[in-house]
Amino acid sequence: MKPRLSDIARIAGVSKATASRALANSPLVKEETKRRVLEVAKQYNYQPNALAQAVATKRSGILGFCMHKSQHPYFGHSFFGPMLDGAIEEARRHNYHILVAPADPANTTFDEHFIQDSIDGVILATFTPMEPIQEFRRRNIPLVLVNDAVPTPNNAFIVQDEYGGARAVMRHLIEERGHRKIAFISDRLSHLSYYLRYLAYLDAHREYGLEIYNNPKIKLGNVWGNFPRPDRQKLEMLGQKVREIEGTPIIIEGNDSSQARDAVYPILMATDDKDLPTAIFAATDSLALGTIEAIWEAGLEVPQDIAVAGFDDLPMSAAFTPPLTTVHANPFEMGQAAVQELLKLIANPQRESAIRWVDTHLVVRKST
Amino acid sequence: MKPRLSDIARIAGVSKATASRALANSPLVKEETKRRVLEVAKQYNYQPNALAQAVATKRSGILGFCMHKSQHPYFGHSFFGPMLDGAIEEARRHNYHILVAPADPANTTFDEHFIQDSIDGVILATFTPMEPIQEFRRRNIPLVLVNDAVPTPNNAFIVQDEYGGARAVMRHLIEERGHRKIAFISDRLSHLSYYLRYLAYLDAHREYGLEIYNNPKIKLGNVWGNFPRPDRQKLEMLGQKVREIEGTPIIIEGNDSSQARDAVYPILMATDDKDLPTAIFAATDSLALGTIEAIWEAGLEVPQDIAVAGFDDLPMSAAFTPPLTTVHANPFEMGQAAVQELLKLIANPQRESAIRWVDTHLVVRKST
DNA sequence: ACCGGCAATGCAACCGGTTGCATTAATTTC
DNA sequence: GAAATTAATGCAACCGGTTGCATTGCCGGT
Repeated sequence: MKPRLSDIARIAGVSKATASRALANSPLVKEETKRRVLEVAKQYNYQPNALAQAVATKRSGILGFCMHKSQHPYFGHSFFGPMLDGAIEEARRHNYHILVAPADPANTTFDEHFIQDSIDGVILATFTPMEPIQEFRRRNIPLVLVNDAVPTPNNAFIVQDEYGGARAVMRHLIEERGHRKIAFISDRLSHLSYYLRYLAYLDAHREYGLEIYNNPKIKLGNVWGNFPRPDRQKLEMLGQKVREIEGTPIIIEGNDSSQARDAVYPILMATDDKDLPTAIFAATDSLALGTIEAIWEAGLEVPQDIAVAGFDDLPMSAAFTPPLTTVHANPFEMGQAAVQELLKLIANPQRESAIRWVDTHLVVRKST
Repeated sequence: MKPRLSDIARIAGVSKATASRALANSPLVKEETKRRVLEVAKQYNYQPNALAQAVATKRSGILGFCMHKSQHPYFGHSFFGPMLDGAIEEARRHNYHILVAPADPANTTFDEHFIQDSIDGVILATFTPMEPIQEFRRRNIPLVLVNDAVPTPNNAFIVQDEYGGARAVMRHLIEERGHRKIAFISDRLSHLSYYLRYLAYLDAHREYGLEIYNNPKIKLGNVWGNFPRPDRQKLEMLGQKVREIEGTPIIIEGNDSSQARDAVYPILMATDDKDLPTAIFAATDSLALGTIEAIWEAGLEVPQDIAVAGFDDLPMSAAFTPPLTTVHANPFEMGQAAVQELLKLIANPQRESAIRWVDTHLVVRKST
C-alpha cells in the first residue's frame, strides 16, 4: 500500500501536522526534525496525494487549456499544437499541469463539471472566441484569451503582432521587390486577425502612395461573413480603428486552399494583363497555397509573373514549391506567454488586464 | 460564495448524507426527497467540487495523455493533434478529462508529482516509447500504449494496421498500375511502424513473384539507426516475425523530407535507366514529398516516369503537386480507441491485455 | 398488543492532506 | 530563581465530499 502522510508521521515519530510542515519546508520545524521526516519520506517513497492537497489548499495546480477541435486540417493542428506544447512546457516549469478541454462553439458551456473548483485558471485558445467569458468572470476564474482582446477587466490577452507582420510583408513586396499592384486574398475579415492583416495592407499603400488594387472583375464577396464586424473596442485596445473596405480584396469563406484556388483562377483568366496584380498577399499560408496553384493553372509562374506571400509560416510552407515567403508566427511562444500571464493573474487576481504581444517576423523564401 | 453540499442539505432540510445520495440518484432516497434536493441544488446552481469527490472516491476522472513535444514539424502535430482530439472527445463522452503531460524522452520520469494518486489511467502516445512503463506497472496505474505493444500483462495496445495499409499500396502499384520495379524509402527500420511497412513491401513481392528492387548504386544505410532492432516478442504479438533485410531500401535517419530529397536525387542521377525504379513507395508522406522533389529535380515526371506513394495521409498530402496516393491513417480514431481501452482497463484492472487494431486504407490520388 | 422487516434517513468516520491555535519545552530577561 | 519570551510541536478542525452502519418510523402478520 502506498504510504500516507500519517504513516510517515508515525514512523518519524512526529505528528501529522509536523510532518506536513516538514515536507513543506516550513521554518517552524526544527532542522533536525525536517531531516528525519524527509528521510523517512524518501525511504518509503512517499508522494503526497495531489488531490487531497488540492482540496485542502483550494489550489489544484491545474490550468485549463480550452480549444476547439481544430477546425482547419493543416492550419489547426500546426498552430494550436505548438501552442499547447508551449503552454505545457511553461506550466511544467512552474509545477502546474494542463488539462485540455474541448470548447464546443455551439454549446458555449465549457466543461461545467470539472471547472467549478478544480481549475486554477483557464486559457481560451480559439479563433472564434465564444463568450463563455462572462461565465468565467462570474465564477472568478482567472482567464487568458489568446488571439483576442475583449474590453473586460482583470483578464490577460495574448495577441501576435498581426499588423506588424503584415506591414513587413508589404514593405518587402514594395520596397525590395518593387511591386505596385498587390492583390489581397483573405478569409472573412470579421476575424480580428485577418482584419488586422488587411489594415496593414491598406496602410502600406498609403505609406508608399500606391493605389489600392481594385479589379473591376472582382465583385466583393461577403466581407464580414456571418460574423459581426470587428468590434470597435477590441480594435482600439489593439491600437487600431474600424475602417471602410477599400479596393477589392478577394474574400473566401474559410481558410481553405482549394477554395482559394477556385476563387483566384477565374479572376486570373477573366482579367486583362493590365489588370493583373504583380503580387498577391494571402492572409494565410493556406490561401497562399491555393493561390499558387491557381497561378500555375493559369499558365503563369511564381514568382516571375505573380509573386505570392502568405502569413503563418506553417511547418509545411518551407516545403511548398516554391518555398513560401511568409510571416513567421510563434504559437509555441504564445502558449508560454499565456501560461505566464495566467500565473500572474492567479498570483494577483486584482491585477489589471494586460495585452501581451508576441512578435512575428518576415521570412523571405522563393515565392516573392 | 459558492454553495456547498452542506448548504444544499441544510436548505433542503436533510442531512449531508441524504443530499449526497439524492444527487447521486441513489435508490435509497425517497423520490420526493430527491426532487426537493435536486430543486434546491438547481436553484442555487450547486456544482459539486470535483476534487473533493475525487479524494473521497479515489477516482479523479482524469486520464493522463502523455506525449513528446512533437518531434516532426508537420508530421508530429498532424498526427498527435487529431489523436489528442479523439481522446478528448471520447473522454468527455464518458465524463472523463484529459490531462496532457510531456514525456521527456531523455528523462523518463512522467510527471511524478501529479501522477501518484491523481490520475486514473495513462495513455502513452509517442513513437519512441521510453520505458517508464515499468514505473506505471509498479504503481498499478492502468496504461494504454499507442503505436506499440510490449509483452506486458494487463495493458492495452493501440496499433494501426501498418502492414495491411502497406500491402494495399503494393497491391495498387503492382496490380492496378503494373509496376514491377518498386523502390522503398524509409526512416530507420528500428521503428516498429516502419518495419511493418517494410515487411509488407517484401511480402507483396513474394506474393506476386517479383524481384525485390536491388540497386547496386544504393549502399545500404544504417538500417537500424541507433535503436535496437525491432523486438521479436513485440513483432510476434503483432503477428509478424523478424526478417532479414532484402533488396536495397533507402534509409534516412529521420522522417524528413529534405533528407529524403538529398538521398534520392543522387541515386536517380547515378542510376542507369534500366536500374531506375518505376515506382517508389515511401514509408511516410513526408519522405514521399522529398522523393517527389528529387524526381522533379532529376527532370522526371510524377507519376509518368516514376510513381510515388506515401503513408500517413497527412492533411496536406492532398494538396501536394501531384496530390499524393497514400495510406490514410486515423489518429483521431486511435485516440478514441485508446480512451475506450483505458476505461475498460480501469473498470476491470484484471482484464487481460488486448491489442486494438485501428484500420488504415488506401487513398488513390494522382501521384501513382 | 407485540414483533419482524423494510424503507428512509442521519450520525459519524473517512478520504489525505493543511493550518489556526493551544501547549509544551527551551531560552532569555530581570 | 521566577517570569516572560520564543521555538517547536501537537491537537483538532477543516477542505468538501462519500459511505458503512445505526436509528427511526411505519407497515403487516400473528
